[in-house]
Amino acid sequence: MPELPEVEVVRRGLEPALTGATITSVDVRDERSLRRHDSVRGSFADGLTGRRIDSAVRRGKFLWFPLDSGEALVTHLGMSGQVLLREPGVDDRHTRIVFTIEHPRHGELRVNFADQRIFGGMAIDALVPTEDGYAGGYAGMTTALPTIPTQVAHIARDILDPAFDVPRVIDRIRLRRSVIKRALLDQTLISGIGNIYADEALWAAGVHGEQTASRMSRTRIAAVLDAVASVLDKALAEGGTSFDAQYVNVNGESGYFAHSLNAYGQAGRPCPRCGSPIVRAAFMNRSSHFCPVCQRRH
DNA sequence: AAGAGTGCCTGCGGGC
DNA sequence: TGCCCGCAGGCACTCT
Repeated sequence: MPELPEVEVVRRGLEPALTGATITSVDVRDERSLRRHDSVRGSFADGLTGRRIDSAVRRGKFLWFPLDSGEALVTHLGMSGQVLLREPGVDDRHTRIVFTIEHPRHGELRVNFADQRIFGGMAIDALVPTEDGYAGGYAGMTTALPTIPTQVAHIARDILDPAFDVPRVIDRIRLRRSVIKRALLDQTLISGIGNIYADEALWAAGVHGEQTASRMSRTRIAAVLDAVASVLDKALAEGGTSFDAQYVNVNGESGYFAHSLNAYGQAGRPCPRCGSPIVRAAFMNRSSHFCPVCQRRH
């Protein structure tokens, strides 16, 4: 399940090949991958063909490519989405959309949007000014403009974003009546965190995910956010691949499942800190994994 | 308005 | 062997 580090690795992989490239053809094989595309903006293929891609920007798990038309190609990988950079003619399993692009230096390339479960998708969307006037997201080598696709505008900044406002986010979390893990997964509070990194960060901070957010001290929430940042940083340093078996980078290279995991998916295994068996419990129609000794609810 | 609940999807593995 | 079911879970949407 691609979360922030995996999406950032995809962004970094695509940036050099897509920036400055012109889209020469678009083949939509499965319309379900365009669920986020508003047909009011016209046909997806027509809106992209002939357009030049200016950069590759990410906020949380959303990725977008500003175009010379003033719009942007928005991408979300969902649960199983991949964007694969290929030589012309090369196909991939579960490819839903095929792009041919022409890059001034790299020549003709093929981009396959593959998605087994179709929770992800693509869309053309308008870019609107950001509310705070800061860059819309992270754009690597280029400086992101202070604009954001309309369908990403409600997504909060992620914790690796220089404009992420730590004290304000702590205040907002403490206003929540729900539990801390739910807050971490709420993309309108803090973006980029999914179930894997939520469990890992809570384990690292020694906090029970079902601790009521409003009953936690600012210091404790700050510690959780610190843990989130270091877990994401570590995953990024390892290429975003080590936490997730499903994930592949733009070259189709797979990660190493459970390589660096301390809690997620480790039910029954000893906690690396205290040796107690990690517990798996139902949470929000999914699972939570935690150490019952290191992560106590107060 | 926050928050709870639901549908969208396919592959895989366990149980029988 | 083969079938069924549960599970994986981010996001948009509806309802309260």
